[in-house]
Amino acid sequence: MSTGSAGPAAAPRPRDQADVRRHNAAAVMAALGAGPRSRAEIAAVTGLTRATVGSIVDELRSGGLLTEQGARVPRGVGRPGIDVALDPSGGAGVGVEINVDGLSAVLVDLTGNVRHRASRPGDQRDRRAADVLRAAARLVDEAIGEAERLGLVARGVGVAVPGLVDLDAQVLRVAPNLGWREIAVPERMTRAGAGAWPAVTLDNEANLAALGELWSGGAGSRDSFVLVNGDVGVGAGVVLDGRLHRGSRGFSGELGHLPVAPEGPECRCGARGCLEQVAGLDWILRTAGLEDLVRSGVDPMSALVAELAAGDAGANAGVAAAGAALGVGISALVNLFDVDTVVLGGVYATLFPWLEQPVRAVVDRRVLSARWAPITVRASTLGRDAAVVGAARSALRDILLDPLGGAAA
Amino acid sequence: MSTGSAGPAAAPRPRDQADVRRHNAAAVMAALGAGPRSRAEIAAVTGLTRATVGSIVDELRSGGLLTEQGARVPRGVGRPGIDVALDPSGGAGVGVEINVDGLSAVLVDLTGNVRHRASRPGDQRDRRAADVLRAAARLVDEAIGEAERLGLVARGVGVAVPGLVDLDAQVLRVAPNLGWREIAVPERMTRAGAGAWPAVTLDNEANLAALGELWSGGAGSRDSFVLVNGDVGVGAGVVLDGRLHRGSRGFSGELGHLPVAPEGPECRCGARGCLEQVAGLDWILRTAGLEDLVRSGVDPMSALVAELAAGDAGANAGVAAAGAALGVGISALVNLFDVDTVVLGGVYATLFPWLEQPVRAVVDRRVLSARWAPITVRASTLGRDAAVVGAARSALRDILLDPLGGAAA
DNA sequence: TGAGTATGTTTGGGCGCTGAACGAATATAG
DNA sequence: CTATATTCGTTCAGCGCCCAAACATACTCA
Repeated sequence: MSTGSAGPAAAPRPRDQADVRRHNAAAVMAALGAGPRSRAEIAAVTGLTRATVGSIVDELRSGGLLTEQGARVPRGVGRPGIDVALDPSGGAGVGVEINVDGLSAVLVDLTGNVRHRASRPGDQRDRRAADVLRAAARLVDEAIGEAERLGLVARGVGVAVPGLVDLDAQVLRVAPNLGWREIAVPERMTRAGAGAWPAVTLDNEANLAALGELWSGGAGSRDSFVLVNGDVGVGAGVVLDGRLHRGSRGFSGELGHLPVAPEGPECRCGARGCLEQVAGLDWILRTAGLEDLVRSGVDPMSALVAELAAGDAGANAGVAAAGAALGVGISALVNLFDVDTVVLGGVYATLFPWLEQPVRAVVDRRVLSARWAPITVRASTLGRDAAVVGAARSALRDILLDPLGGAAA
Repeated sequence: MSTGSAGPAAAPRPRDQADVRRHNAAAVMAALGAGPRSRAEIAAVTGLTRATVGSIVDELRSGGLLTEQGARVPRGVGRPGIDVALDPSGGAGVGVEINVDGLSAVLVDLTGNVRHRASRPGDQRDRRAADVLRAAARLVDEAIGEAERLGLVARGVGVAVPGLVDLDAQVLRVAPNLGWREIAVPERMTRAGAGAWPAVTLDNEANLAALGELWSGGAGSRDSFVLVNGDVGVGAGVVLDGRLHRGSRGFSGELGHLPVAPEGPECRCGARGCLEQVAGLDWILRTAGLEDLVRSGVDPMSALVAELAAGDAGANAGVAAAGAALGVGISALVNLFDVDTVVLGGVYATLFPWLEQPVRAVVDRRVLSARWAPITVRASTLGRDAAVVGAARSALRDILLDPLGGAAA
């Protein structure tokens, strides 16, 4: 087997009182994710007693993760509660996305607000990896500087890449659309950075986009959905029961090479009619006659949207065809994973108004269970930012999941 | 949303010391699943201290779930340990499978041994549901009687059905191949049963087969695999990280209606070229010229295997074609779920020698990641029994996961 | 026979949750 | 304006659980 982890018999850690505390502290943090609440309300939501909540809140407050807000306006009989909220200055996460069509970075605080944003558009395919990593490192340096200016401490850096990531080794194994292979992105970026950085973690962009969507969707932790991230490549991040499913080797959600057009063009991967070939950004732009824009540094999406809005026939037909192909892929996803929601992200979020109809038509036809239970297809609320924001928040996840350990460190 | 469960805000239960105990007791049971061990060995495997293990073992022993075996032959210097093992008489589970081609039942004890087995072959499609349920109930009565004779207490009954199950309501929503709709199987079987039955739980056969495979595969709890269950219909049970994935509405693994042959025959579901139509048992038997056997009560599988072994051209070609179609479906599964193992169950287990080559050929071609990491395709170790045994063991799962609660009740 | 080693049990200590009681702050009734 | 009801946050004893260490037990080896 290739479990890859340590331990002679994969011993599942035993559990003791400290785990109880950890779990309940995380539950308190989660309860505050939706907004400020009084201790009594937290107790009601989590099922803990007020005594326990009080004790946990004290501890988290002294750790700087929570703040007490002024007494709230009374809402009825009885002593009014004092709202407790996530402390915006309790820590921040930096997210960077390295993508084919540009770099971007954000700074997100504990409450989930984006406090800083920067990007460097432009095709990265013709640049050397070292140059790209240096540019990305500069964006991180900027973000960390901005954090200090805002009185925040950057607790971690998350990096999103369009490729296959070895999470244990923290190495980008292969990113076909960038033409990269075997690059230790976190290590090299840290070396290229100016100051002292917190821990840098690497992950796949579709996975991070799904996490970003999960956390800002506001939806509960029992959610199941698939985020289909469109760019030059097409990937899917799969969230089942509120947990990201990564697959046994990190290949999960490999949607881009699902065969959807038996007679379609040949793909880099050797097969024929891969989804990526007939629904990827390159194909869409080519159909719309905009392929030359990419290398010129202009953001081609604005041009495409302009053409679509203007009713350009070629562009509209191209996007509709891409939507139909995408629908086939989504149908397979839904049939196998049985999620009731599919979220379109990346460029698909931008193109959603033009994609929705063709996708829905195919899905309604091909998804068996659609007759009993409707399938929701919607655009990502974060739009093209899903992956960067997800990367930044994933850096904060450790704090939210283990607030005590995080505060102590 | 359709979370369906109770609670105002989907409150995740808080955790207290009792949960710690529960968790650790379950860890002890799990450590003994692989065979008898001394307390010190259990401590080493679980990471608990010897003191804690001693206390938990005492409690479970007085609950009748564990037994002390005679002092083991010393294996070196030092005081020899005393082996502790799951108590075979600590409880048993009854499994029943209601399928298109017959009924079967097993009795399984805590250690996983099948202690009793019975079946009623014959096509169930032309019988009334009430008659079928009565016959199934008789099999359960028999198994419970047999349990008493063996000194076992039947702790639960699991029922496997080839259809869509509403787990909360415990109702079979639809079983196309049986022609059943909206049947409260557990309730009706319990009424039809002779004596007092323990709790009856209903689940989909592919899911239960996957669970059966998981538990008897001996593999650890971090396993990910898909069990593709072949019968008249084709279903898949998906196990990710050792947990069965059911999907948000129980439709997960709906593989039978994946389009694999665009020009194929029309399916009951309305689409064209569904996998089930070109790889299901009916199609295989028809191609082999054995379709008449089904209604005659003879087990057609033996006849088919005989023809295959004899080198019958039609039979061999039919199975090879089914294997190719199956390979397409499996490829989609692997690409999306990223499991490294696919297990063939049901009739596919029986036909595995003839299916292996055609399936593997297609999978190697269509699964992207196969180049980096090999995909294992193997036959179920339980063969056609996977679902029944899984059903029986699922009835014991509550005990294994919550041994203290189970013992107290 | 005595030293050495590993197993199983006992004991004291610490930690975290619970439940009940208590003071604090507000609304409502008279 | 005062008294009562209600809700919030805190305090405190009690209990259960795990851990670490010491102790008793059983076997090997010299």
